[in-house]
Amino acid sequence: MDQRVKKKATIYDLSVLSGSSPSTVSAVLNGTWRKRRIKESTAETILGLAERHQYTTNLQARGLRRSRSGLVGLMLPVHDNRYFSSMAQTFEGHVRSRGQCPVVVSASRDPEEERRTAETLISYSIDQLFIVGATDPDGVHEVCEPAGLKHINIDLPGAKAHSVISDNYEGARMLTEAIIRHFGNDAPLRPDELFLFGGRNDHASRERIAAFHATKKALLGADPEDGVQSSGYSPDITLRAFETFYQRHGKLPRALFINSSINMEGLLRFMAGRPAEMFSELVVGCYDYDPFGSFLPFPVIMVRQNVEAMITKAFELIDEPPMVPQTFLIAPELIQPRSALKGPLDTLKDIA
Amino acid sequence: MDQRVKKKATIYDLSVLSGSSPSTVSAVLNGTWRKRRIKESTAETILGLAERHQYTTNLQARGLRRSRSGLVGLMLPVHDNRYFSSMAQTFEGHVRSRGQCPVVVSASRDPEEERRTAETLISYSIDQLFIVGATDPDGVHEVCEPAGLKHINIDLPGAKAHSVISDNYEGARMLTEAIIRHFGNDAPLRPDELFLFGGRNDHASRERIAAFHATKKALLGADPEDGVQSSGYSPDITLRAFETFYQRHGKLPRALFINSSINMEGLLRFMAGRPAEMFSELVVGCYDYDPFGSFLPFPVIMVRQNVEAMITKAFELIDEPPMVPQTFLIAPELIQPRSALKGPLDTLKDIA
DNA sequence: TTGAAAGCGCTAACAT
DNA sequence: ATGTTAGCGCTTTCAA
Repeated sequence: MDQRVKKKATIYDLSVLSGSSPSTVSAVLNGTWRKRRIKESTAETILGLAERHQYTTNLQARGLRRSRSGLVGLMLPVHDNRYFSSMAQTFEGHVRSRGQCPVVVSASRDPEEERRTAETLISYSIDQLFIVGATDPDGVHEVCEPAGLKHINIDLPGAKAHSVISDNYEGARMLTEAIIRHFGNDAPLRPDELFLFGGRNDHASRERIAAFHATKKALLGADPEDGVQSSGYSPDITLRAFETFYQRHGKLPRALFINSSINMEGLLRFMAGRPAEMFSELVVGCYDYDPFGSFLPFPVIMVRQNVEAMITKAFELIDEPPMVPQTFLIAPELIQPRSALKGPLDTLKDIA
Repeated sequence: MDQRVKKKATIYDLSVLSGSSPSTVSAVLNGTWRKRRIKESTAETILGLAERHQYTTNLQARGLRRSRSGLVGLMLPVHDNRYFSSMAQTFEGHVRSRGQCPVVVSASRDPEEERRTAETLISYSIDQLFIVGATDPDGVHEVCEPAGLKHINIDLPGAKAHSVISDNYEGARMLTEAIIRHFGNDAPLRPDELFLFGGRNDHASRERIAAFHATKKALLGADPEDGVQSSGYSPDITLRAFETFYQRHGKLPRALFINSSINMEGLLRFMAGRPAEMFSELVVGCYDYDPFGSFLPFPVIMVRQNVEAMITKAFELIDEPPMVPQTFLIAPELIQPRSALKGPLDTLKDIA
C-alpha cells in the first residue's frame, strides 16, 4: 500500500498554525474552552484548522497525562457463547452512550489468566472493569484494588467487590418445577427419572443444584443421591457423562435439568448419530436461553437471565458503590418451549 | 473499599532504590539489557526490586513513546452471533500467543460507526486492525491508510486492502444442491418450491444468490424471478418476509435457503405459536452453522465457514502483505443435519 | 558497563 | 482572554 504516512497533526501543529498557544488549542479541542473564556473566534479558527488537518487526539498521550484512558473493560469467560456475547453486546451499548470505549476480552475461566488479563488492562489505565463469570473473582479483586480500579462482578459473585448475579436458586426452582409439572398426572415423573447434568463447584451451580434438590423433594417427595452429574462447562465432558449414563442404564432419563447451553451442546453431541426416536419422550429444562434450542424436537423449557437488567445494575453500582460489598440478585425468566425472543440485536437498525 | 491507593511504582522509584539510572532500569525491565551489556548482578537487583514492589509497566507511557500500543483490534459487526463470536474467540488465541493484547469491538454494520470505531482505535495507537464483515470496508481503509495502520478485511472484502473471505459462491452452490438432492426422486422439488430468504446488497449475499440461481437452473431447469426475499441481517424483517409470503401463498415453501443464522432466527419467530406440523415437510439450508439449529425438527443442512483458517490466513497476510490488494477465498464446509461439531471452546481446558 | 537528557502529545496549575 | 511551564512514565540516542 502507500508509503508516505503523513505524520498526524498535534496540538503543537495547530498552535503554530493558529498563532495561539498549545494550552489554548487543547482547551478548544476538548471542549473546556467556554470556561477558560476563550474568544469564540479563536475557537472557531482552531476548530477549523483541526478539521482541515484531520486532527485527532492522541488518546495515549491524554491517558498518560490524566492517568486514565477512557477505556472500559469487560472480562468474559469466553466469547463464543450466546449468554456472554449478549453481555458484550449490551455492555458496548452502555459504554458507547457514555462516550467511552468498550474493550472486551476473555480469560478462559482460568484464574491465572483472569488475573493476568486484569493486570494488562490496568497497565493500559482502563477506567472500570466489569468481571463476568470469573472463576476467581476475589483473585481479580486483589489486583484491581491496589491499583484503585473500580470493578464489579457479574454472573458469579465475589466476596470483596459488589456483585450482580441472576437469582440462580429461584431460576432453578422454577425450572425444576416446570419440568416436573410438564408431565401432568397421567404419567407423572418419578424422582429417579429426573437428572441434572452439568455444573461445577461455583456459586451459580451450587445454588441451582440446591434448588433442584429442594424442588424435587418438595414436589416428588424424594430425591435420590445420584441425581446430579457434574460435567463442568465443557460439551465434551458432558457428552461423556451422557454416554456413561446410557451405558449404565440402557437409556436416558425421561427428564433432564441441564445447567447451561454449553452442557446442552454435550447433549447434542450425544444425539448426533443416534436415532431421533431415542429422544422423543425426553423433556429438558435448560438453564440458559437459546432460540434454536427452544425449537428442538422435544420440549425444552429454558431460563433466560436478564442481561440488560444485570448490566444496568452493574453500571449503577460501579458509579456509586455502597460502602460494603453486596450481592444483587436479578430475577431470571422462565421461557416455555418454542419461544423466539428478541435480543440485543433487535435494537440495532438494519437496512435490508 | 479501601482508600489508600498506593501509587504504582515507576522506573524512577526502582532507579532510586537500586542506585542505577532510569535507563538502566528500563533496559533491564524490558529484556534488552543483555545487549546493553548490563551486569548480571545489576539486573538481578532491579528485577528483585521490581518483583517486591509489584512493578508493572505503564503501557500508555510506553505506547506514547513508541507510538504503538501492543493492542490488536478486531472490529465485528455484532458480538451476539455465533459466527462472529467464534471469530473473536479464535482471534484472541492468536493475539495472545503473540504476546499482544486483543481488543474486540463491534460497529453495528453502520458505515459511520465503523469509521468512528477505527478512528478511536487509531487514537489508541493500536498496532493492527482486523475488520470483520464491514458494511464499508473501503471507508474504514480510508481512515486506516493515512494513519499507517495495517489492516485487513475478513468475511466481506474491500477493494483497497487485502481480504480473506469464505468462498460464498461454492458454499451456496453446495448448499443449494444439497437442498435439492435431499428430495430424491419420488417427490422431486419443483423450481417454485425453493426460496431464498435473507441477504442484502453485500458481496457475500450477491455471491450466494448468484450461486443459488445458477444451481437451481442447472438442477431444476428453471428459476422463477421471485425466488429471493432479501431481508437484511435482521430477524424481524425476516419474520415479516415469512409472514408476507405466508399470506400470499397460504403456506411456506417446501424448501428454504436461508442466508444466515440471523435470518434463521426470523424463521423461528415465524414458527413460534404456530403448530409444529406446519413445518414437518420443510427442508432448510442455512448459510451458517449453529449446533442447535442442526437439530431442529426438520432437516437443516448447514454451511460452516472455516473461521480458524480465515483468521490464520489473515494473520499471515497482515504480517507480509503482497504488493497489490488481493482477496483470498477459504473453502467452507457442508454440514449434514443433526451434526454437533467442535468449536474454538473445545481447545480450552476445563476442570469439571 | 552505565548515565544524562530529550521528547512522545497532552493537560492543568499558575501566570498574566 | 490566553500563554508558560512542568510533568505523566517510558524509550532511546549519545556520551562517558
